[in-house]
Amino acid sequence: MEFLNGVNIYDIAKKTGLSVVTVSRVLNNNPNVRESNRLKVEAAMKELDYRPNAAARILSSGKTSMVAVVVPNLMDAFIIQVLSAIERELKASGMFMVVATAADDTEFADSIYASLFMEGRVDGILILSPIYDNGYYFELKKRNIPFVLLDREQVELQVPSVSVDNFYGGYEATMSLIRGGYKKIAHITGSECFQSSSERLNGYLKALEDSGLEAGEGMVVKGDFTPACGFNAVSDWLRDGNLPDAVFAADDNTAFGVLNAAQINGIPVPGRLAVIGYDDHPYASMLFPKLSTVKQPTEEMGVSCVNMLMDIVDGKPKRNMRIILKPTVVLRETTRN
Amino acid sequence: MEFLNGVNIYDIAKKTGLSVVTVSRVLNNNPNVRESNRLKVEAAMKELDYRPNAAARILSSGKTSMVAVVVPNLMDAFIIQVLSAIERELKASGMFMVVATAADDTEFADSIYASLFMEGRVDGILILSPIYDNGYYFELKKRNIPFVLLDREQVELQVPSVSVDNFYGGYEATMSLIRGGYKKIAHITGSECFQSSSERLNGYLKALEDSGLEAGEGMVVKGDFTPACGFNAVSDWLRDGNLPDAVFAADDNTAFGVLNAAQINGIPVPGRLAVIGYDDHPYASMLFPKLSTVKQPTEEMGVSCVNMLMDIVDGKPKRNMRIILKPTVVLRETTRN
DNA sequence: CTGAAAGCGCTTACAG
DNA sequence: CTGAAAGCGCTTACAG
Repeated sequence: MEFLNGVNIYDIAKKTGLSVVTVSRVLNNNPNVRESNRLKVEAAMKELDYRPNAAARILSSGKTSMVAVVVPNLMDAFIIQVLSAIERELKASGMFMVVATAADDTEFADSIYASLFMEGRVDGILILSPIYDNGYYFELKKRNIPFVLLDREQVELQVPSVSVDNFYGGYEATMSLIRGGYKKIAHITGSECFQSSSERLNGYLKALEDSGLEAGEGMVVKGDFTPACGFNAVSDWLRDGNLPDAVFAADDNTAFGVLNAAQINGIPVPGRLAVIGYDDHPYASMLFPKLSTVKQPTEEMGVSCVNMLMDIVDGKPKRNMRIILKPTVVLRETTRN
Repeated sequence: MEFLNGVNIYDIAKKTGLSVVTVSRVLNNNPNVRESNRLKVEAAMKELDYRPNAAARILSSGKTSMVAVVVPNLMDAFIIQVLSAIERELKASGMFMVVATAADDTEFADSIYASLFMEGRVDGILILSPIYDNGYYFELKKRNIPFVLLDREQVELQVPSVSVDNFYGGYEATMSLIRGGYKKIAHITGSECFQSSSERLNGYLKALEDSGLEAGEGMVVKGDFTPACGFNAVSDWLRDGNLPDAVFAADDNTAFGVLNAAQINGIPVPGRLAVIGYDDHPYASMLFPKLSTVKQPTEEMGVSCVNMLMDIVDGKPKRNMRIILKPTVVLRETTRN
């Protein structure tokens, strides 16, 4: 690191006639420094263009000011929204975000990224990737790695998490359709590896049940969070002469595929087919017809998970280590209200 | 960092009867270690579950294995594609990516993120955000910060960069329209703060000129990389009875807005209006009609900029510190070919 | 409010 | 191929 300018704490000490301990104190905003000395130190730092060496501070203090965020990939609007929120919150707290992609716990554990905490490069990790193996929680706990799960829960194991009530989201999305007068309501699911997928499905099922409705033949189709699965679902329904009145898509990607198929096939939306998605993709409010959807509290997720992680890192009393946020239905133009 | 398990290089030395220097050597794959000793050390490391302490290594070696990527935001498909490519490449090289958002050089310099290099937290930085002030290059050079500019150039100043030939992209996109027989061709520009915007515009202008065409009244409209600007452009043209035959949109967001307006207004695409975008947004090939566009070599950008940065960090002979990649036109369904 | 001393866990010449 | 010594630049008790 030839780009560090080479002036250290000793230079400041010498220049001010104080000790490095005092210099260190002003560096860390320790109040136990005489005001005049603090000023003297600050002036010297400015004059010599002093910059504290992060590695040295980390080595002696044990705090990195870095947090790793593990995500399955970067190609999803929801993930990016959460990542953005986390970055904003971290930045505001003077922390840095290192992003690590890993499809799931196994891939993460086997990758170079495991060294992020094994070698003490970060203070903690935020995990959004799927975790299949319970053993992984134990591994993290055993090693005392501060971590928080995002959009994922582990009730039995008492694992810190910030999640969104996907059952509620699925339930409310479906109820909004039912309130709109739709009867034959379909659901296109999300990828199975995400806990959220099954919860949304359950919410959908429960809403139908509570309303004396039921999912008819072919009304629950497996999807994978892509426009293609939404498009294909509509094509298949059309082929079978089994088009529903409304569809609750597991995410907006899927919903866009449904919308696209409707448009191509001249199906009036929401007249003949209503559509509600999930995530509030940026395009949902930018393209016409504007997509009704379930907006995730991504901003709150970012704030909450960072705060929770910091509390754990600081060893604060761990109360309420399981936050469940509510999403909100946003009705726009693809549903009759 | 109570989660580090407390075994250090001395423990390994003691256990093996060798010195810490030898242990350090095997840690760094230094070939000058007797094979039997290497094995002994490795066995001890495994048995004690030893993990090297990153901070200590950084402090004494000066290498962080971290790279910062500065982007204006996370809400753009092109940015995300580049970020993904960089992450993949960094991961493959055993490096970590810290992402820092900053609207431009001024914001970056004033933010906490400046300490990323000031305090030696990273080996270098990759900059995708706009840089307005030439002084900033000097600042970086003066401090000897290894950096590479992405999608931005500074010919006079000889600044390391990996960019895409936006003039070429604009030229080829427009030529593909001209070859398709379109005459009245419009362009909706990108945000002015990006160098790429003016270059695409220039490419468009030159293609028209080379073909004996010219941009008629109202055919160049200012945009900002959003669906709204594309949508509004079409609305305005329609209101003025001045709809072009084809439009080259500065990016796919804009193009989707154009497509959307065409659809809403019943304008056949590409029959009455052709559209070509830029970036190859994931949706471009997923939604119908599939969008013709200009695909950026994002994968190559990621690979090149990481390699270039590593070369600079390693002080390698700096030949060819200015790479210009070519984008490629991808014709799909929104243009007649 | 201040400082001397020890320590954080490695790597880097240098000598052999 | 191996190791003793010094050093990287801070922070943390501890004593005063």
